[in-house]
Parts: sequence; C-alpha cells; structure tokens
Amino acid sequence: MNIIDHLRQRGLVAQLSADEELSQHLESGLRTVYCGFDPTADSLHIGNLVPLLALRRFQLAGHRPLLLVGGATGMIGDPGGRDSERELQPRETITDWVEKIHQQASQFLDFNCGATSAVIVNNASWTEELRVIDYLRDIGKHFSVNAMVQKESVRRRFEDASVGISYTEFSYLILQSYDFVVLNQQYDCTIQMGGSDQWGNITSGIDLIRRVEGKQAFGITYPLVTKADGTKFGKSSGGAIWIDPNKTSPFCFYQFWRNTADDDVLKYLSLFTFLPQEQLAELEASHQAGPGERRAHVALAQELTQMVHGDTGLQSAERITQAMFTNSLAELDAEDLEQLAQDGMDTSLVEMSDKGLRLIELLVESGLALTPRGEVTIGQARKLIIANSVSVNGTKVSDAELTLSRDGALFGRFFVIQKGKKIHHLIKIVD
RNA sequence: GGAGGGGUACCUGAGUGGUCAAAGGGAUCAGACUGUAAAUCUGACGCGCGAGCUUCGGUGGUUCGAAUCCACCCCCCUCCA
Repeated sequence: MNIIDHLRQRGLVAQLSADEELSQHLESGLRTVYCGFDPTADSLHIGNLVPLLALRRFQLAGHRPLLLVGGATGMIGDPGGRDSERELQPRETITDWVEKIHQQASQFLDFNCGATSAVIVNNASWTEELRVIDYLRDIGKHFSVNAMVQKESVRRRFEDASVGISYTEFSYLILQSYDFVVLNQQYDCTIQMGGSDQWGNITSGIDLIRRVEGKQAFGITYPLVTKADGTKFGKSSGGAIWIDPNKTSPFCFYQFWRNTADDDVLKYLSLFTFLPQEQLAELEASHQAGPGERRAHVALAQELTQMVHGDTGLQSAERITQAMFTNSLAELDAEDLEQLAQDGMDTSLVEMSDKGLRLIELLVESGLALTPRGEVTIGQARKLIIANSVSVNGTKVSDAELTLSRDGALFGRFFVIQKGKKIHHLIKIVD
C-alpha cells in the first residue's frame, strides 16, 4: 500500500492536488515532505500531533520529513482558520517559542536514519533578511491580488464587516508560498502538507513553484480534528492540552484521552496512533460490544501518553488514575500517597497551624475554586461546597465553614480533596 | 482628510435617564442520571457570608439619579478623496 492510501485509510486526507501524479511521484522515489508549525505558544498542543505524526508516517514510508518552524510567519499571523486579527507577539517571545517548539517536535521524528532523516528549518533564516524591494519585485509580482482575494481565508474576513483584515495578515499567503519555493530549491521538497484550512496557502505555493521554477509540486491536507458534539477539539477544563508536561501533566494528558466521547474514540485511534489496522478492528469490536468497558478509550490514552511522555509518564499517569478512580483511599498507605505527589498529581504543600485549616482556603490555595471565568475566588469555593461537589478524603462535605484538623488527615499529613467527579488534589502538610 | 456605522460581561447580542449587576442564546463550572462517555434535566455564572463594592471603549460634565444625555479623546468597520 502506498502512503497516500495509508493516509486515506486512517482518515488523514482532506484534499490532494494532482491525485494520480502525486501517488506516482511518491512511489517513484524518496521525496521530501514539509509541514509548517507557527509558534503561537510556548508549547505544541495535541492539535499539532496530527501533522507531526503524519510527517512521521511519511518517514516510515521511506520519505524525508521536513519540519518548518515559522519563526518568520509566526511574526505575521495566519488569517486562515480564524475570524479575527491575530495579536502580534514581541520578537523575543517568538524566538523563545520557536526554540521550545523545535525541541518538542524533535522527539516525534527520526533524525538519524540516513537519507530519510528528518530536517528542521526555520523560515526566519531566509525571510528575515529579505529586503522589501526584492520581495515586492521578485515575489510579489507573481501574485495576483484578484486571486488572493478569492481565497477562502481572506474572503471570510472580507465578508464579516466587523473585523476586516490587515495588509500584514493578507501577506501571510505570500510568505508561506515563498517558503515552499525556498524549500523546493534548497531541499528538493516537492510536497507540502497542512490542515485543510491551509489548502489555499498550499496551492498558492504550488503555483509559485510552477512560475518561478517551472516545476510541479504537490499538496495534501488533513482534516481538522472535530468532535461529535460539535465543540472544539483539544480543550479541557483547564484549557488546551499541551505537549509540555509542565503545562499539562502526563496524568491530565492521559485523562483527556481516556475521557474521549464514545462517538469519537475510534476515529482518534485511527488519527493519532500507529496501531495497525487489525488492532483497530479489534478495539472497534470490543467497543461496540461493550462501550462501558472503555477498552478503546484506555488504549487511546495509553498509546498517546506513552508516545508523548514515555513509559515513565504513562506509568505515573496510570498510578494516579488507579488510586483516584479505582482504589478506595483507605487502601493507600503513606508511601503510595508520596508516590502520587512524585508522579505529578496536583499537590499543594501547606503549613498547618493549631487552629487547623479552613477547607475554603484550601480550595482557593489549591486552585480548585476556579470560577467559570477562570479566576480563583473564595466565593466559588463556597458555592462548590454548597453545591455538594467537594469531598475530603472520600467524604462529601456540606459545611462551607468546615475546618480540617490534623486528626482528620490521612497519616497525619495528607488530605485528598475532590472537586466534582474527576478532579483531585493532594494536600500535603509540611512542618 | 470627508461622510456614515459601531465599541455592552468569556463570545454573541438586547437594553436608549430610575424597577439594570444589565434580557436571550452559546460557552464554561457544578448537581442528578450513567460507564471517569454522549444526550437530557437542574443549579451557578462580576467580587463579597452579608451590608455593600466594582462594571457597559477612555476622560470629564449634566442630573437627586447615566450603559443610556452632553463634550473631548481612543479604537474598529463601510464608502469617498
């Protein structure tokens, strides 16, 4: 099976340019495929996994992945996929983000496997030095504004009278197209991959290569990941799910996948894992037979946590899961609790005075009293208790003024506070 | 530079002198039901236990009283130059 068919089978293909020729092109030799990542935060998030893993799939199929970090384009902001102008970040911030993303992305590709070794480039290296006049004469000439205006990403912003689009973002398309040309020249890169919202940018690049180089290039897009209920993929109560373990702990990461809706889980297994087709079929059968067992969900969580956070990350995530959702707290000994803190379970160290600790303050201290607006307030803490959603050491609390004393602590120094059904926090008393 | 339209809470969007901490919807958080699922139903949704305090682009002003009226300023959009 060729790589295109493979991607199709996994549900990873939204659009292809020159279908037949592309397949042939890929079958007839080692090709270089690129995908760009703009630095929009200090970490990649799970939405970036699809393209990253797709690059990996190309690599496994015997091609060379080229990962472009958008040090330059990230300064501009892509108008595609959003309906309002992007806020520009300071230069130093972007440089810092580029560095972090570069490092994170590296773990998903093989950089030492001969001809198919992955390559990472930063488009700032050829764009930042570009002089305005050269840019306008050599590149800008090839672009018809008439055509640019027709692009979906741009048109959307024209139609919505309340926002509009700045010349800066309007130019994004040109920079991205130019990237493709440079990569074509320097690395013989002939294929660009991106999300389906990138289609317009990709085809522009293909056109530019044809004009400038007289060569044929190809594009392929993957569908944007959706959820069955229509809400945005990749968010949880805390916000985005990040790759950086300091921003999203392996446990939270694991839990995110394990909580995938039934209607989405099979699709995600296909998109996000490398599990072979037969195994996917097995999981599907199992899921259909007894969705309550959630075998597919667990497999998904395990695969991804392992892939992103390694064996250690998966083990600690599973230890916490086991302790919080399966065992009763009574079965844990002091060492187990220490281990949970080690494993990265949310933990607060607090000092306890003779008067004890007010539960409300602990809810604030631990950050559990997070309002729907994203602030931590004592009013919210109080509301949560009154709403019957807080437990301490496994027992529901209904008294908003409750003060915890040392006698009530597990082994004289731990409290496990639970908010809602799934959120747990460990309080450790220090002397 | 000219003419017009607009800036309301996380988003959307009502409100045009008091009864407005500001309708409705969405999002979010929690409860019930379940399977750590979805759907559904219920509650919460500026801060504060409360008295009360701080909000409707900004600053001043009119008024007993302003999101609402006036002045100036800032920002966004459309058309013209």
